[in-house]
Formats: sequence, C-alpha cells, structure tokens
Amino acid sequence: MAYVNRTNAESGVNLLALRSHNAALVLDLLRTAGEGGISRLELAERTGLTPQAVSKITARLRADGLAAEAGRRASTGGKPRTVLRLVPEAGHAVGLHLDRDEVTVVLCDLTGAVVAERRVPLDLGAGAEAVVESAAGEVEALLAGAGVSVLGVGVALPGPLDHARGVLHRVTGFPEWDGFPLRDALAGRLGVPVVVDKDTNAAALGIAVVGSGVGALGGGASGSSGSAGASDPSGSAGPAGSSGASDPSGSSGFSGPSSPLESFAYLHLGTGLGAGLVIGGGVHRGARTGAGEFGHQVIQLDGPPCGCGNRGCIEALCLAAVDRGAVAEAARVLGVGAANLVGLLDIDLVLLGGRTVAAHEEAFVRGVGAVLEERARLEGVDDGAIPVRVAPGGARGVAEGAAQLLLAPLFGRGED
Amino acid sequence: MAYVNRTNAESGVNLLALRSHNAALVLDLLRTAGEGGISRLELAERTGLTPQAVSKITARLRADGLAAEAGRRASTGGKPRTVLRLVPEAGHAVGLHLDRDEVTVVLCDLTGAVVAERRVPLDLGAGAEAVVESAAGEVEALLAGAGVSVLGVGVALPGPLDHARGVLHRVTGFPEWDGFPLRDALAGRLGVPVVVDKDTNAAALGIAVVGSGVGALGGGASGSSGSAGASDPSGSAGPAGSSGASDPSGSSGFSGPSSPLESFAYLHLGTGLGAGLVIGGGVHRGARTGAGEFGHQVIQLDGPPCGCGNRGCIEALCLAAVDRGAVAEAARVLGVGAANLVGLLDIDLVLLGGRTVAAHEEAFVRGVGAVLEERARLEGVDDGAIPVRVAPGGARGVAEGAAQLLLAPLFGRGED
DNA sequence: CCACTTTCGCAACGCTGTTGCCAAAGTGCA
DNA sequence: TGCACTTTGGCAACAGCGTTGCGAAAGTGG
Repeated sequence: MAYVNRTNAESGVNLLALRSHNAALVLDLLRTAGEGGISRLELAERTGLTPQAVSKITARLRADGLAAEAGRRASTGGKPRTVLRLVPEAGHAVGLHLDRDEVTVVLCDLTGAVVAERRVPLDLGAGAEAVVESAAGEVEALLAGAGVSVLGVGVALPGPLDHARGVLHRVTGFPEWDGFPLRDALAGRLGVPVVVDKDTNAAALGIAVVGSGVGALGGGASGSSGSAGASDPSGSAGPAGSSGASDPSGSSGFSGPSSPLESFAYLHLGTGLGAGLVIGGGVHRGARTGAGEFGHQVIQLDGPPCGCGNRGCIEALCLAAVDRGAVAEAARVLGVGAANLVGLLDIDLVLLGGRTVAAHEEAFVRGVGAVLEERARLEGVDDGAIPVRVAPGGARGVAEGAAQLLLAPLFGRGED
Repeated sequence: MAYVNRTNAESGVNLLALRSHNAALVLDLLRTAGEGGISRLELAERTGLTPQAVSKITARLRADGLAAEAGRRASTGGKPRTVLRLVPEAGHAVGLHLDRDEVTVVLCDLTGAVVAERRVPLDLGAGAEAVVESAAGEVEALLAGAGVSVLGVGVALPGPLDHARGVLHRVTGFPEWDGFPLRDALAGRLGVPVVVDKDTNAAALGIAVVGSGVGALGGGASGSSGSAGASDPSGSAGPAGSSGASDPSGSSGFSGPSSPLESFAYLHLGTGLGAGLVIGGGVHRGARTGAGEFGHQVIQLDGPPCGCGNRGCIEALCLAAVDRGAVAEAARVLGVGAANLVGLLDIDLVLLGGRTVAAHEEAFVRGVGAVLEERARLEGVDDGAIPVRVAPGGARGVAEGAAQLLLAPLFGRGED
C-alpha cells in the first residue's frame, strides 16, 4: 500500500483526495516513461488499478491537456496497445539557484527539461532587498522571452533555512540574511507561488525525480556529463534522444527509462560540506526542516577546530585536506562520514557533487567507495557495498532541482 | 494530506483501501485517546472527515466489536457528545523478546497493554532449533493460560537481521545464527503470523506507538519509571489515571492523552550500542532493513580498535569509557554520536535506554544533553536544543514493542 | 414549559473504481 | 481472401465511498 499517516491531523481521505492521488500516480508514471510513453495496460499493472479505472483517469488527463496519445506499440496477437505520453508543454516552473557568487535561472517544462536558462554573476552578500530585486528581474526576463505562465518559482540556496516557512537562517558567511522571509518577499514581488529550500535538497530532489541515468545498480556511464539534454538552452524543448514512437526493443520488457531513485544521499563538497537525503523517494527534511547537517558531523573527537566553533567536524577535516592537496585523505574522511550515514540510514546509493568533487572526480569516487567497501566487508554483508557515483546534473542541477520543488508535487512527490 | 508514493508499484488506491485507511485512522485515534475515549465530532475534526463519515465508520467498528460507546461528555448547551473507546479485548498479539540470556514473552491487547507475561532464562547461543523450540514453548504456555487467539507473534532480538524476510544475519557473538530463517521457522512451528525485527526497532516502535508520557516538550516526569502500568501484569488493563468520563477541563482543549511521537531516536547502550529510528511516526528501517547501525559510527579517525575490525567506533569508545568507570566521558561520546544523528536527521527527541544507561541514568541524560545543547548553541538555533530523556518501558519495553509489530499495522502504522 | 443549541442518524446524492459486455484492431492459419 | 482468435479499450450498469439535507434526540437556560 501507499499510505503513511502523520500526526493524525487532517489525514482522513475523501474521494477528491483519492482521485488526485491516483491521477498524480498515473501522471508520475507517464513522466517516468518519458518519450517512449506507456500504455494504459502497463499503467494498470504498475498502479494496481483496473484497466477501466486507468482509462477513466487517462481520459481526464487528456481532457485537461496533460496527456496525449502517441502512437501504438507492436501487436502481440491482438489489438495493439495505444501509447500515452505526458504533454511537456502543459505546465512550466522556474528554478532559481542563488549561489554565493552567481544566480542561475531555468525554466522547466513538466518533464523537468530545461526550456530556457539565464546565468549572471550576483553577490549574495549585497543585501536582501538588492538580491531579491535582481533575482526577480532575472525571473521576469526569462519568462518574458518564453511567453508561458508558470506554476511558481522554486528557490535553492545555501542553508540552513526553514523550508516550511521559507525563512532563512544564518547562511554561512552572510549573517545579514538571518531571519529574512525570502519566500514571502519573492512571492509578493513576483505574484506567483514560491518555495524555498537548501541547495543540497534541491539537487537531491532533482536527482530523485529525474533519476538521470543513475541506475542504482550497474549500468550508467562512468563519466560525469549527466542529465538529459545538457546542451541547447534554446526553445526547442525535449532532449535530443530517439524521436520516434515505436522502439525496436519489442513490447513488454521493463527496460524503461531511468526509474526514479528510492533512497540515496547527495553529498555536496564545495565551499562547505552538506547533504541532501532522499528516503522513500522524497527529500527528508526533518522536524524543523533542518536535516542534512552533514558537514558538522564530528568524526574526530577533540580534533582540529572548525569554523562553527566545534572540533573535529568532517567539513573542517575534509577542507583542510583539500587545501593542502591531500585529495586522497579528503576522500577518505568524506568516506568515513558517508559510511556513518549509510550505516545509520541504510540507503541505496551515495552521490557526490560540488566544485571540489568535480575537480577530482575519480579520486573522490574511489576514495569514498573504498571506505564503504571496507565497512561492508567488515560487516560481512552479502550483496556488497553501497555504490558511489558522481551526481548527475552538473552545475545546472541545483536550479533544475529547484524547479522540481514545484513540479514534483504534481506527481505526488514531496510535501505530502 | 497523507499519501506517500513509493516505487509506483502497486500504490494505486481503490475504495476498499480507502475504507481501511480511514478505519485505521479512526481506530488509531480511539487507541490514542485511551480510557478517556473520544467523541465522534472530535474524530471528525482530527481526521478532516465529515461527522457523517465518522458516524458510518464508527458504526462499522462497533459492529465489528472493535469500538464501543463509553458514557458521554458534559453538555455544552446541547446534546452531549457520546464518547467512544477502543475495546481492548477485541484482539491480542504476542511480543517475544529474545535477549542474550533470557526470553520475555508478553501478551498484549489492542491497546498494547500487557495482559500476561512470562520470563525465563535462555541461552541465545544454544542453537537455533533449541531456541526456537523453547521460545515456541513459552508462547504456547502463555497462550494456554489466557485462552485467546492472537493476531500473531512479534519477535525482537539483537540485530543485524533482515526484517523483510525474517532472516537473521550475524548476531554479534552468535555466529551460528547467520542466515537462519527465524520468521518462517517460528511461523511454521506456531501456525500464526510472525514478524521479526531488531530489539532496538521494537523498542522504538513501542515508544512511538504508545508515546508513554514522553511529551516531546516540557511536561513528563523527570524520573524513569516510564510506561503505563509498570506493575500488575494481571487483567486490569489501562493506566491508573483519571477514571471518570467527564473531565473538568472543559470540552475542546487538545490536552488529550500522550500523543504518539513523530520522530525520535532510541539509543540503546547495553552489551553493544544500537539505535532505533522513528521518522514520520514509523520505524525507519532503510533499503535493506539494516538501518540503525549507530554503534559502529566512527567518531575518532584512526582511534582505538573496535571488535568489528574498524577503528574509532563510537561503541568501542563508549564501552571502554564505561569499563574504566568514566561515565561522564561515555556520556559525552554518546552525546557526540547523538548530535551527529540529530544534525543529520533533524529529529524531535533523543531517548536513551539499555542496561548501561539504566545504571547511570542521570549522568547519561545530563552528559548527552550537554553535548546537544552546546551544538545547538553553536548553530544559533532559536528554539533550543533537542530534549534528551530516558526511554520509558524499562526491561519489558522491547517485548511490548515486539507485540506492536503486529498491532501497529491495524492502526495504520508500519509496513505501509 | 418553551426556545435554543448541539449531537447524530436516516435518506438521497455525487462520485469513485469495478464489473459485464461489446466494438475495434490487430495476428495467424486455411 | 476469409475466418477464427487474441488483445485492447470504451460504454453502461453497479456497489460502495464520503457528502449533503434534514429531522429526531437530548441536553441547557430563561
């Protein structure tokens, strides 16, 4: 089943909620299926609903313009299955990535594909009003060129912050942001819904939803290029891949496009060290939406001092090793933290990202992986160690994930 | 809302599922309300359903013998609300706690109250067949005296193990258990459903469901006595508190009985060191149901060797400190691990349990709390540090939690 | 004693997914 | 070419869900 009841407050379900849940479920399967599409009967099998129910639901989705028929599969002895696909242009969302020194804005369609993009330098320390004004200007400029209305704007920036209220805490290095109601300020300025989250959470969400070629097991490119359509931020929507409807791989076969990831940790090593946790397909934010404080995990009792005032934080150890050129040591330290996390949460996968990792991808993947393998060996786990990979998405991944802050709920992911 | 969709496999919802979900929700509220009961209108408010829907649902529950009317509240100017309560005797489950040197078996009613109990010495190293036979014998003896049929048997024992398949891994110190299909063995022997889980998870589940007086904020006894009815394993169910139906505190007021806990970590310090994690009201077990590996978290790079073969594990450091009588140091070490965990997951509460903690309750609560307070101070969190408490339930808590492995699903908690 | 408030069930209703049935659209063999 | 067969998928009737409308029941207060 698919229920989880929270505080018992307002978790009763009526028929309207049931309908939107099932519709979101179908929509999510359509999205996951991608260009290839998916037939009604497959939808029925995957959801557990009857074919008739799926027919009704997809009829509604088609009437709403969210889904469309896209060719048919090869027959297996009877009437061939009609393939349905998501209509990407049926909705758009803006993803806004406020980094320390630049701002990236992307416009994404329903599939999460980037339709337009802007990137300009921006000093996050220039003051709240100025930054909000600049960011809003970039969003407006992006939308003016596209001529579409959007569901809202997702904003990702370095934490810590309060996701539920959209209020910033003390952004490391920019104390003037403390307590600033970024969500309400931007929403008031732009007149559309705004959601704010940590950059690590946005990146993790983007990966969780798109699952960009990161198979949890085997497969996948060992390289780094990553997400679909890494080029052309122009108008022509959709990735460059196969354009036709009939694939030669036959009919059944569950070799479908990259399936979303269930549970993983995205570790971001850049100016600082943070984590985005995905558990059960959704971002885990915790009681006060402050989860993911990975960098100030202590892994060396009474170790060297950290900027946070504590001693032996993994961030301090890791950055210090990087600074003195000891990448292997930095990777080992990161691996210890990752292993602690994996042991505690039992996740499927560890993904590494951030500028520092990007500069030494192989060394970090190998170093972190070695620690996890050693830990798995000691525990005598049968099925081997948790895989370690470089996170897909690259520099634009955070902005894409920010757009998913608004897109994901349409597909039943997030918030709940 | 209350939906979370997992892998998209079989998570479509039909009307039957909807009904059982809402029924479970109401049942859970009835259970939480305890002896005092709860009125139909309160159920409607808390679930978000209309009063009519609640009337229909409660009518079904009453017809099934699961709920009953229990007096009425004081009038507020009109017809007084009829109070409903759970019928505890409508179902029972057995909780079996296999510890290293003894076995505890409890029979619990629907509310989780212990109706009967047995405890005998047992060597966990005596071999799988012998232990299964002994345990099964104890269960049968317990049931013979009670004369009730049970939903099943929940088994809790030291991990690691595979909860989903009910197969043990290498129980520390008892290598002969590796790979033993305990669930199927016991289920075959007893002829009732069996669920197996780690002792820490069972304890955490018991606390999560019963929420025994452990308010997340303030309140509560600072002492240790703990769970409801720590005495009399006889027949008289329920806590000793207010027995009447009309409470003088008026009508509305959400001062209801101990509400279940949303998210916390149960840290168990005994022969080893482990954790049970509760996130979103349910036990978090992870992808391979191995989550909670807290003890072999490394918090001292290249520290002293641990029995697991690694170095600097928190378990080794903590136990070594205890062995040399440095309880304060052990508490500090434990606190560092707890703070790492709290930062990573952003949970509401830390609960401490296990024999070692029980021997020095105040020192551990104070020591762990101090580390968390210091960490919160450094982060500049407004609303103070996460509270630290001694886990309720005492020695019998694990067995009670084991029974909840079967009871909790009735109330929409667990598995999902 | 009556007006008023509040609770709560019966009946009708709208909407959900399901079942029964049949047309449509292919394949495969004669 | 024609017919039997398989498979897809929509139409219609249906059972069952929570909701709405309404009235009886059961109190309080003047």
